Amino acid sequence: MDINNSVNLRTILHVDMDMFYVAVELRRNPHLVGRPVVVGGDGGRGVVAAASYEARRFGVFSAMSSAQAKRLCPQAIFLPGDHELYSDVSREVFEVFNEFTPLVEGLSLDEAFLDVTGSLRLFGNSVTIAREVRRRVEQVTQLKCSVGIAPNKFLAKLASVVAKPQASKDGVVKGFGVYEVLPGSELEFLHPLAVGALWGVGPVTLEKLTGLAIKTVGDLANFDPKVLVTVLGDSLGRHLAALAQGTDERLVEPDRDAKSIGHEETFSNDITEYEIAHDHLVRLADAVATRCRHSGVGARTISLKIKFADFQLVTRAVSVEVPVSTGPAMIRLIEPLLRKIDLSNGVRLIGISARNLVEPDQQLSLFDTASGDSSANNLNAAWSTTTSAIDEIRDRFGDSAIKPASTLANERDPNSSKWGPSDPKPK
DNA sequence: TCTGGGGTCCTAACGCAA
DNA sequence: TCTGTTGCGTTAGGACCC
Repeated sequence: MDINNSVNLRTILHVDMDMFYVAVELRRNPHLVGRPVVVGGDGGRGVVAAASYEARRFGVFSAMSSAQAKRLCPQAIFLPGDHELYSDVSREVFEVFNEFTPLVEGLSLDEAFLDVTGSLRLFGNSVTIAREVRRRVEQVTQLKCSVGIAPNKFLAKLASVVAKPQASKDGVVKGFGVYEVLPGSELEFLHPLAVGALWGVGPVTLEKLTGLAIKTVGDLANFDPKVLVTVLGDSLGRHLAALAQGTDERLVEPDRDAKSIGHEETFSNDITEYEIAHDHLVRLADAVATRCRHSGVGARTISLKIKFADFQLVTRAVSVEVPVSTGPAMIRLIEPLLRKIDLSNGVRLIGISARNLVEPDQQLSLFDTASGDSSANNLNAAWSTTTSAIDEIRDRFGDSAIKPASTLANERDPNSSKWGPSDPKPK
């Protein structure tokens, strides 16, 4: 194991940008500083992506419907959001993080864990490093961030919440900027907190815990873990029981590969016609396919998501052996599934996502086997073909390549299975 | 005018073959 | 030939996060 990333005696920073999207907007519109600003869709079905502390004073917060935000704070200035710009600024911020340690795990555009255990000798103690991270981020981007320090990830994340500025009715209370949970004081910090503050406790789990009279993390820590497992399931039950004891051995994992790439869209008016749904799906599939090719991956599973007017959600998925990375190929796979769904009651949202992503060299070998040409150009040509990639796959590999994976999964390789098809079955 | 869009992870149910 | 068991991969759905 990497000595810098061992679970013992670690120093983990959780760095969180302060109202990131809004802060980026204020940087290019300085005249809005000090005013209630909301980033998010202000159409009929939009929601708040981020709100300035001035807007939060009126009770506006992320994920609230824009309509409600407008009712609470009619004077708020709504901005549509500019994801490309936020991504660019995020890259600058992460470059600063990398000045301090290579062990940087991004959680989103605006927050990351940094394992600085191995950097202490070089840069000084944890608080010195945290202050320096804040100074450098502000120097490079003119944006502020808050830093939590702790011996593990989840405590560091909770600590960064304490470090952040807070909006109250009377105004914005300046945060500490840096807050450290010292080794040995974990439980003193943790146990008074509301159990809902724990990472992984959402509305559903919170209600279950409330039903067990568990209100604080301390209550949770004193509760029988066996009962927790019964009520919450094995994985979540054990996980929360460990967190309540201040234990979190998850490592900071840099360069985690994306597990899926998807796009979805909520329509301003519900759709009832198949043809219109199909057209939207083609557009979304094209966007997903483009991103797959940019990332150099193909998808072995394509999934379809439909949210109906009454908010009922269904998902359908299909898997194939040969990964696909063109829009037409994805559409050919997903179209039969869409056709089986009754759209007559109105569709509010359509989404498509590419999963089971396969690395380029694995794809190359698949194409290589068929064409005898292993050059990357040949692979790219196969990808960018404007004709249906499914047809191409069928031509090259035969019908078996586009059989549903549930069938393929059971067609075991006779050489790798214990009993090959020609061998006698076990008694 | 209630409820976005990008994800990750987990679990139960199921089909199939050995 | 039939049945039960086991293991594996897929599918569908749910909870959660920012």
